[in-house]
Amino acid sequence: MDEGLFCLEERSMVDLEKMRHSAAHVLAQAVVQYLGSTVKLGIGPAIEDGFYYDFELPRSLAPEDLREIEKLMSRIVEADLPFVREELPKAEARKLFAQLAQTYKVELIDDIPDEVVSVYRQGDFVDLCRGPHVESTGKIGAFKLLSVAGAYWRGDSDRPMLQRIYGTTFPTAEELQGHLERLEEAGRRDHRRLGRELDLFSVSDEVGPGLILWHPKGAMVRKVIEDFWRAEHIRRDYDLVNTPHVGRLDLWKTSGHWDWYRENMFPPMNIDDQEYLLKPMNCPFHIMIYKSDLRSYRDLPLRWGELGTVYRYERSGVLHGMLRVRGFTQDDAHIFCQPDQLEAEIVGVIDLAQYMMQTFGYDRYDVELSVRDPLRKEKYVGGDEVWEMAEGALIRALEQKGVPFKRMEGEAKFYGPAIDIKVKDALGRPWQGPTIQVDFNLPERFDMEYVGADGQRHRPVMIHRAVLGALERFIGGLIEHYAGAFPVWLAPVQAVVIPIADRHLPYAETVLARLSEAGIRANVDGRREKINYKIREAQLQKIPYMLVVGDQEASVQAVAVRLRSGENLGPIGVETLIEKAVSQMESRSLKLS
RNA sequence: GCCCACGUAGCUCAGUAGGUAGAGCACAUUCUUGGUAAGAAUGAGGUCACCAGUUCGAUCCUGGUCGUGGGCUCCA
Repeated sequence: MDEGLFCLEERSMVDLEKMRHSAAHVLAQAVVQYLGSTVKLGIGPAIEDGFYYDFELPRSLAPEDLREIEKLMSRIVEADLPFVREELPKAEARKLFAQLAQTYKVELIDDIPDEVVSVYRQGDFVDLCRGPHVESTGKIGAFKLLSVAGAYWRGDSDRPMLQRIYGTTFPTAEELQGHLERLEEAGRRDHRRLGRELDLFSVSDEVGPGLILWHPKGAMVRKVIEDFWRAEHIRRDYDLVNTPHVGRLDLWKTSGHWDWYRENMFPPMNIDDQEYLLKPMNCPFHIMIYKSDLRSYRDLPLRWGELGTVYRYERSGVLHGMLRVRGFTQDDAHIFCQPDQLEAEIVGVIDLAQYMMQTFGYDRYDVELSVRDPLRKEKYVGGDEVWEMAEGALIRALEQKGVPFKRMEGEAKFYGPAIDIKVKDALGRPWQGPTIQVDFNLPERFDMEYVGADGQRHRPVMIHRAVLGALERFIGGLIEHYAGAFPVWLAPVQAVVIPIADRHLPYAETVLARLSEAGIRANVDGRREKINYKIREAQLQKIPYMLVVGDQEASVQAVAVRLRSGENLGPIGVETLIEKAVSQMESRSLKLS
């Protein structure tokens, strides 16, 4: 990239942040004007696409209030009040905000280690703030308030719930408009909306929240992904296993989940005087398979994969379509290996993850390596040597694959270091991608062993890994990534044959028979409707191939092909079309042709 | 779980200052046999989320429950 351009972008990002932060101050001033001096201010930072400000208010806000507050903000912007920075000793600042009865600000001041703090004033409004700000309120561009939401003071659910107003601002009205349009586009891609429109899945009150019903078309997409997943794992020397949905509570006591994960589990059920649990994870079952036999170092590594359905109790407020649910199927696998095999195994998993992400069209991602907090080593199970061995293996594996990564100190779970891949979708939004987690805890708790070349018993290393994560979340994400227009290999219906008149129906059926024989998922739209109507419907269903058949086509064993893109390819021989579609399926092409 | 908003036909939404409701799309029937994004007519379809309360009378007011959405928090 051109360096000058880069600098320019860098600078404008800083400016944008300054402007957004300044807009937050203007919002706060407007809210105080609107609701009076009993308003208590929380914090008001710039965020990725705008800004917010948290308030404790005498009453709750309605959407109409946002319009009034916006008007007041416009007046403040028009008045072009200068932002004036002032530095004062902590004690003095404390007194100032105590006088204003700004208890949250006083709390913030008490937490600032420096002796001098800065405040910014615009007009009669003053706020504790590190800055920087734009010179005056007139420098704030086009803005809009978007929503009101609840937010705990300092994110702590034991502290008061404040009202948060979200807004956004851009240098120009056009850029603001562009952003609002992107939000609309995200809304159009919403998997919940597309899930209904494309008849992929639903959630039923009667069944229960957070439980997904896969309709035939959604189930087909899932089936294709599962087939791909299984085939790819078998190809890479994994073995597949299957384990039940429930198991004895004692198993979860041994694993430790009952102690540290209980709030996320469904309560136990009593069967024949024994407590059973709906499984929140697959690992203990895989471990029991491991322990069903005495293992030799010659058996390792063992790679066992399962599309395992688990149930986790999620608090009602966090459920969201297919993305956050209470029952889901993980593409789980556990690798049991010797310590010196760890690096090679991690390389293999990274390679698999990259291949699968790329196949689904996720070509942008960030990799994070979660390691121990070096200052609090006592929080973690396992000694220094195992952690250093494992961290070293992960780092060497990443380097071997040439993957740039960010080291996240203190982000590791207590039981081992991990690699997390965050993918970006077509709209540049981040999604949780593949995860690779080393575990020193479970092999210990379950007393897992293998017999080494020396005839002695040794502890295996365990790796948990998921590439897709959960099928529900992954497919929900795919729906949004593709905006519902699945590539041919994934499309639940790949082709629809559209006869022009009743007399073309028999020919349409012969075309369908040929397509089905070739493994193409297709149907005939034989309704007594005009083709405009049928095309429109197929188009809305985002079916890749629309095959119109009339007298001309029937006479030469052809179909007139219209692609979902709107491109009309004209008449093509049936066999040629089949070849084309099959080649798209086999190559898992992301581009329709 | 917490804060706020919302819940009317399969879907998207109107509506009633309290007197048991309406549109468009979808669906059914009939007419139309039409060459690349909506042909026409007719019809069927709702315990206005559920449970209490106030009222002569509640879809509308009040309370509760369930669910959904935007957040907080958490995670696959």
